[in-house]
Amino acid sequence: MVSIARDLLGKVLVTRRGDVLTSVMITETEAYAGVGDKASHAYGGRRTARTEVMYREGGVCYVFLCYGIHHLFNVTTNRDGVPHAILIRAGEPIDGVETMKGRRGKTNAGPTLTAGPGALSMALGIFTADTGKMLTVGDIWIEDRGIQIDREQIIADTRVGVAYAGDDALLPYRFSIAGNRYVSKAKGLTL
DNA sequence: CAAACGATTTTCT
DNA sequence: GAAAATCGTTTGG
Repeated sequence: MVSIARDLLGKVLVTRRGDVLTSVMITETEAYAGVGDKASHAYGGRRTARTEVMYREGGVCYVFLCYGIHHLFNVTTNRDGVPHAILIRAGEPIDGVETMKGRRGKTNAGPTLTAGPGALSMALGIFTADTGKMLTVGDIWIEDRGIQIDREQIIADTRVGVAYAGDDALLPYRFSIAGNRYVSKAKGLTL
């Protein structure tokens, strides 16, 4: 369900690594809606060792490596056997900001810390080893801290970096919070 | 078994 | 603004 991507805005994504908690409020998401979505790894019902996780029930982490460098964090959102997932693209730092700066090799905070899927995963300490973990029992989870996002504050836009998907690249499956600085621009983010 | 590519970010010109 | 970095997964021989 694409609507879940919208619901995730304003929720809090938390990771625990040892004693250290880090968390961000989700500010940007993208939906990858199953076998009919050319941008999805599961397009056409493809099932490989990597995408197998997408076919699992909702609430499972799907983390994969992109460009050999970046870990992208997704959550499955459907029933067992239906490969829907939502990519968490960006978040606003809440807890463990110092830790996140350290992981990112930065000394100053700023939007580049967690704005962007690869950057977000690195800041939270998420790696491909976390793929397949349940959000309900692991050291990665999503909380509802009662943050309300007005419908008018939600921007629906086309997804990023999926031009190869043809017509499906035009679908408004990307959701972000209007006016939030911690939203990826996905092109030339330099500070 | 070998080759190409990507749901990105950073760095250099 | 353009190009490099970098490796697991996927596809072709």
